[in-house]
Amino acid sequence: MSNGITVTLPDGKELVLDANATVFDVASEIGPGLAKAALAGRIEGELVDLRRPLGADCSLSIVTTKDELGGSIIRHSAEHVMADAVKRLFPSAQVDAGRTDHSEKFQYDFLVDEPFTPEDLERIEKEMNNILSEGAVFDREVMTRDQAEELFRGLGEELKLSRLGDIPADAEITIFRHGKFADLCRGPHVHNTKQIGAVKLTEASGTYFRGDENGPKLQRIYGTAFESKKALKSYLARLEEAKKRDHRRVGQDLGLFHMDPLAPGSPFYLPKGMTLYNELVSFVQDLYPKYGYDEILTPQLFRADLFKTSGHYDKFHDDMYWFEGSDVGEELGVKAMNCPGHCHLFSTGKRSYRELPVRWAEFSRLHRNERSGTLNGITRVRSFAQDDAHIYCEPDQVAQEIDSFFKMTAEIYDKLGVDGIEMAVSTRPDEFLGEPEDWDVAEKALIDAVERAGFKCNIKEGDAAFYAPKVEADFRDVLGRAWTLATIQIDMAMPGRFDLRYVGRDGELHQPAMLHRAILGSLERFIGIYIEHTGGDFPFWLSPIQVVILPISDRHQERAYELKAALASKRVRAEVDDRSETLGFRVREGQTQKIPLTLVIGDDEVERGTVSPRLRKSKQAMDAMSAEALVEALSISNAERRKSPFA
RNA sequence: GCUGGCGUAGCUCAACUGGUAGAGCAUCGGAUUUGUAAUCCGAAGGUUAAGGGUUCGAGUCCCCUCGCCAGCUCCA
Repeated sequence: MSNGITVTLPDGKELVLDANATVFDVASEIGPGLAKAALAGRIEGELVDLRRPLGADCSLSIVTTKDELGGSIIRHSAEHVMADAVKRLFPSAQVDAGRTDHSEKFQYDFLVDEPFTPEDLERIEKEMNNILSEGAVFDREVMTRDQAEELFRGLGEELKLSRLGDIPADAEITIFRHGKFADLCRGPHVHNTKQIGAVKLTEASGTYFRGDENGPKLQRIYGTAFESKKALKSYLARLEEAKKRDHRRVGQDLGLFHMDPLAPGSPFYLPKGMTLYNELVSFVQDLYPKYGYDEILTPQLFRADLFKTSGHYDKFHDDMYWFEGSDVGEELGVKAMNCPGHCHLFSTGKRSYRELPVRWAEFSRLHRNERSGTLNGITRVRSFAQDDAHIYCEPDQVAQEIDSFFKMTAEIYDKLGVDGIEMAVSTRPDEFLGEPEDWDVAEKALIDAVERAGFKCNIKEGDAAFYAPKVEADFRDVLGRAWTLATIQIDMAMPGRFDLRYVGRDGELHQPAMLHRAILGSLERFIGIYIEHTGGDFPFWLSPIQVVILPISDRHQERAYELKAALASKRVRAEVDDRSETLGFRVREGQTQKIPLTLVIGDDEVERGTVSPRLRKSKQAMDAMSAEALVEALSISNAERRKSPFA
């Protein structure tokens, strides 16, 4: 007996429909426009495809092409279409799995005899467009494991059979089909391939089955798709825009740093880049007293014994640079991290609970032998420095130390205008040191601290290092890649390995808790990401050159250099551009070099002792002000690290 | 490290199927002395990443090394 069911819509409205009504029926009921735009539905929050019967009373929202989620569904469906196209053109290809995150792109891995060439991609894209115009309907099918096995065995899809084995015994097995193509998939998918408005294949690369270097080599194809050609076009335009902000390009255009084949992965900082670097370091240094840090400096080279004690000699050996010292048999390692040296230093004195927490910060340059393929501009390098510090404290002081760390992080990111940070807590991996209970406590402490600090908190299951749960600040760049900036880790191993002790209030020896932490992370990486974040339009206080002074003609040069000297005496970084070029040319140069302030000096300014500053990106000069007032204002902006030259 | 792509002047890029390596910007010299996004004239600049091979002839085809880029893996 089929009675009507009641569907509650997001706006609170209720619809009564036939019991076997589907999501699509609801959309149609609401209006033909919605029915056309509808891609999927959410029943009680669960994402389902359009043809799913509702079954019972429920709350329902319709996902359309306009939703962010709608885009993901379109790309997911385009992914299947790509696999279909590949199978049509390369019948012997075996299909592995697609992508889980479709927020930007889609991908599939294939087992094929030959890698795909750019021409292959063009053919595949063309075939995809053929499939789209065929307008096939996506069907969802629930199968038993046996049926699914039979299906993929019949198709010769060995990889799929292996993937099928990953699905837990009690989970429902669903297959999505369109036309002749079928794949193991949770869905949901668009109703009809015609709802995929535009597709583009972006690149191909090699990969491994299950990411295992010893396993079969697969070929991966990446692409993206949108509801319309227009949306695809604006996405591609955005990528073009992002390319213009690429830190490698901006770094070169603004004369910040130089990368050279003679030192792969190791930046040469040019004077302007060095200014940026130094300003960032001073910024962090200036906060150290407030947060109770002391800065130290430890050696660059250590005898191997140090790293044997820390465990890096075994665990990190290939990532470090080793060589023989001048003494026979003396093996030296170039330091790749500060923690072993800090731990050793801590162990050299008798420590009292009274001096804890000890917070030691160090900006030393570190060297890691990164694998060549991982290098990337200055965001992934072999030579770098971190705003690194290690905290040794009593175990019951850990929580407040973490809170203080987040406060400092928030203060720094706020000043730099870095937003959109997501924190991720990594939990213990399969193999770990210490007791599970201790890990649980530590992980919980981190999660609580992240939430108290007001950051969004994600969990990365099993992603921690073997010795420590950690929190990472993930920053997404313009291309959607995630980069780790800040990190804090509770070390469960090093205090023991170095046999660290302090005398407690009770007169007994105790082992201190140890934290590793960095806020900017690697300065190299931070600078790279920050360049892309700002497009090179740095805040006033960070700009390598803050003011460019342009004398109109030779007779104004003297005044220009006077001004420069006056600014320099207040630590404002100014340059005079008195080249024999037109004023327009030099103004343009100041703009393209992203200099915050341009001062043109002509007869009026010389006579009256004034300046008429022109702000970066502004079409015209501001009202005239006295030179003294300018120097004073800029000096204050620097002292307060202001974003703009004038408050 | 792996898979794929790429490497021409300081930078951005040309050079048809193998047939004398070019341009713009930057640089240097000269002229111009400018009022808020590109003044004019001239000069110089390259063993086409390095090495080897095929060919009458290689920037172009082949091999190898190095580097860069995208992705994988790893990671700050």
